[in-house]
Amino acid sequence: MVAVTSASAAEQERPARVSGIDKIERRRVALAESALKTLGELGYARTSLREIANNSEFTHGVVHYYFRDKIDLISYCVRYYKTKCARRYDEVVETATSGEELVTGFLAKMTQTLVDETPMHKLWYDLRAQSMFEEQLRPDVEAIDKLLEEMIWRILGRYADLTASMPTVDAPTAYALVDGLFEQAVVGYAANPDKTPDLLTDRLLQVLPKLVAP
Amino acid sequence: MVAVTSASAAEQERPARVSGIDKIERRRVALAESALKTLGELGYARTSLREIANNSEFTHGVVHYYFRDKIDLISYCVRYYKTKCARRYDEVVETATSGEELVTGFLAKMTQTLVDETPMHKLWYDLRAQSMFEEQLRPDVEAIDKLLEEMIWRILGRYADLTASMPTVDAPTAYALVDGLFEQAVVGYAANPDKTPDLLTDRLLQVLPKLVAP
DNA sequence: GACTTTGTTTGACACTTGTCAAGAAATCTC
DNA sequence: GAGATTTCTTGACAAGTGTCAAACAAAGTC
Repeated sequence: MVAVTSASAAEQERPARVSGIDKIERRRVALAESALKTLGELGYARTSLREIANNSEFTHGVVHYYFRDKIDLISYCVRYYKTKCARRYDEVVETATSGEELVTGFLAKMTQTLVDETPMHKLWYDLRAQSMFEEQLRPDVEAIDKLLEEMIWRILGRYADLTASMPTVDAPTAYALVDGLFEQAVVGYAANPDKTPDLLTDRLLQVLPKLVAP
Repeated sequence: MVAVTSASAAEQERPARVSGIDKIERRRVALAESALKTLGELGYARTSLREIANNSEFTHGVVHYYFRDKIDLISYCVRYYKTKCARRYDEVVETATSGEELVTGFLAKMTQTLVDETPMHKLWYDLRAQSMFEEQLRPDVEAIDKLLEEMIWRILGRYADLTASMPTVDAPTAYALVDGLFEQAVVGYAANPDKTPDLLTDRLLQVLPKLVAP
């Protein structure tokens, strides 16, 4: 949690007590989690600070007390979110003892997060699109994109190891391919929640073997 | 142009003269083109009807005269846009006489539209993200996605023909892969306009050969 | 040329938005 | 427990939003 910092935090030149700054951080996290819930449901465009406050246990004044402005809050949310999302497959990568096991575990985790955390993924693709128009979001989005790319690259590297082969595409390419499939699934999930996870699995199974070669 | 219809158009039960309804359609198109320009620059969230009107030769009242409401306008814009975008590679597909020629032409056209029509592509990815939150956009977005999928599938099919091979992935998968790479390029173009086109070309060259096999 | 229809302008409405500030309440310090 | 500090509530603000309607202009109809 402490890894996430805010522009407002920089203004706390005197963190009188450790318990004090810690409490501030706790509030920020609570607000961010509440905000993320609202953002995931409504999307960036339709989410106002008041809406975030209403869906939380705080009033809209508190939001502005802990965050300089809207962008500061959103930015903090994004950074808070990223710390949770990019390590999703680490366990699978570490424990898998065969290529097939890795693929199975990877697909299971991916379809699971598709179903369980749909709002978060919708929000991520929304924010990434917004970052094309709102420069202030770009650094955070780029950082997350990089984390996700590395995540995919770790998986593919391990997959190559286990199958005694080598990746046949570079890291950005591998990420773009997998991400394209996943985004398609996230967008399609709204219209077809039943079939989408299986379709995603099927399509990843078509693609993954092509990304490595002896 | 006539293919694009609007909810407001349905209310015109009496199209007195052909020249009349045609003029209406012309106004709608003019407004849509102006709106698309603004939308491409500002994105969906930050574009208001007044902003659209200000960037056009009309007043904000006219917008509401020709379109029932904001969604009606946006929806019309999206449908108008789609008629232009999905046939971009048709000529290349038809005239290419070898796999290499097809790939070269395809890559040239794709990097060209990436550079020349960046705002339109940014808007498209923005709108697709918005459609996850705004149900009314979903049908139009789905329709365009389907068109684009078919477009990619035509290219891949022709590529397979010319190289005496068969596609090794199905149409939705092929589209998701290529689209993932293209979206990555669109997002990255803002930060790095110089290198992005070449990177996209490079990555597509890594991938395309893997999508067919004898 | 009067009259109806069609198109456009203008201004207003109700509402939401982000931001802020003044003061109440809670907490901490001594 | 008094005083100082932090935290929170409340209400207000200016600006912007989508929507609409009444007045005005243009064009077509007889």
